[in-house]
Amino acid sequence: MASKDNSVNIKGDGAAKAAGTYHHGDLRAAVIAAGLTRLAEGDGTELGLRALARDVGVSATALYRHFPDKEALLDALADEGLRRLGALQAQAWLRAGGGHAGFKATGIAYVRFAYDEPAVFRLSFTRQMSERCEPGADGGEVGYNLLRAGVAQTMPNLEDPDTAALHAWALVHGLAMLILDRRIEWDEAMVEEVVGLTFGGKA
Amino acid sequence: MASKDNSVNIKGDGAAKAAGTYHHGDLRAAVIAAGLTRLAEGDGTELGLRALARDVGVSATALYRHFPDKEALLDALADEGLRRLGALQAQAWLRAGGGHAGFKATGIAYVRFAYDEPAVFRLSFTRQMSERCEPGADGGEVGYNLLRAGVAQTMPNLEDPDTAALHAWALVHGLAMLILDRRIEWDEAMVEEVVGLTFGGKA
DNA sequence: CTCGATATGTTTACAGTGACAACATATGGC
DNA sequence: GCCATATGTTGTCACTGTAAACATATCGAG
Repeated sequence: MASKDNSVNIKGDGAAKAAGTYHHGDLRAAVIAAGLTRLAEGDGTELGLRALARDVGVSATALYRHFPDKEALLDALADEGLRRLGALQAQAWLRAGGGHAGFKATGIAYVRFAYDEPAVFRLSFTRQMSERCEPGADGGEVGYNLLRAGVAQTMPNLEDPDTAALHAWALVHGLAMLILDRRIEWDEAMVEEVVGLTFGGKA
Repeated sequence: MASKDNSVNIKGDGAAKAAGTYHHGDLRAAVIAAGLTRLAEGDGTELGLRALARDVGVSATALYRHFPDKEALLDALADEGLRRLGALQAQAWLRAGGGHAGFKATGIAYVRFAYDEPAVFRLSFTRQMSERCEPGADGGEVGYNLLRAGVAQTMPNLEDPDTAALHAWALVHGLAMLILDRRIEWDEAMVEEVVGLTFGGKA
């Protein structure tokens, strides 16, 4: 049919057509990549299975060979989003050299990620976890570990580090969500200031 | 046809069949009430126009006489949700007698509302404001005024009250969202402790 | 190398959705 | 009493997620 070769393939490259091992190479990866791209482009249109499949050059129902249903696909996208967020936070932590500055940097990276990729961020956190996927294999591990490490390193002599960690997380998460939902305007200086109030303003 | 009288009317009472002024009485109000009820019952099923119309005892397309489209209907529901949240916060503020304790109470009420009515809370904040409805006529006014008043009264000599207000709002909002999305467990004592860190723990 | 088993992709079809147009009916002012 | 108008209904359309039946490529065993 040759309909596979001249597929439009506007997006969804990166992990697509990985030589000729299987029909497509590695669908699933390609679908996830295409999904993230589509989310990143921010067209408010809910990504539908048909559109996604067309992006990847495959017919709609093919996706069901790799995901039991749409929810599972979204779960996979959400997980990948969390992984990216964690990576950005780790990068920010390292670039700032750890310590107070590093901890604060991870917080700002959190909010910036939400601002840069609103759809991905919302999707990543809106999927209520568990119920569908049992604990473990969570893409948010990196971020969570960074949070714990940051608290431990920044305020070592604290009676309740859990409370402090939760406080920090809730702060940046709320900031991110409020910006995302247009409750407040994005403003880098403002974010730094607010985050600094909790994440160690003196550093 | 008498199909209107024997409508199931499981939910959606409260403002329904308000005597015989018009066909239904006051649809719109009835629809909003039914929608909130359906959201409150927490059945994860996205509320559809047909189901909502059936709840109220009316045929699906009748809703289009009162809302231009589904989005507008959801906007109305969101607005009503914000109004209720504001009312609960005001009540909490009064019950605690204002001041530090009152301010903290409004914060806790915020999180508790999200926990009690997750669907309504999420809907209320997920609708990105403006774009669709111009500023003004916002159901969140009460809550916002409480926030400003609380900050002003609790920490009067502050260089930047805006930052403090944002800090407080982001904290409770993030806490609410994290609980809603099952990132953290609901725990009244924990909420009080975390909120206390920012809202005046000494009071 | 041939051949079946299996994994992957396609076609067709179906129920459900939001939305529109045309039609029906009650309300209220003149 | 009568008509303009607000409200509610029926029928229909494009679209969506998804399942069943069918087609094809890949790989291991003989």
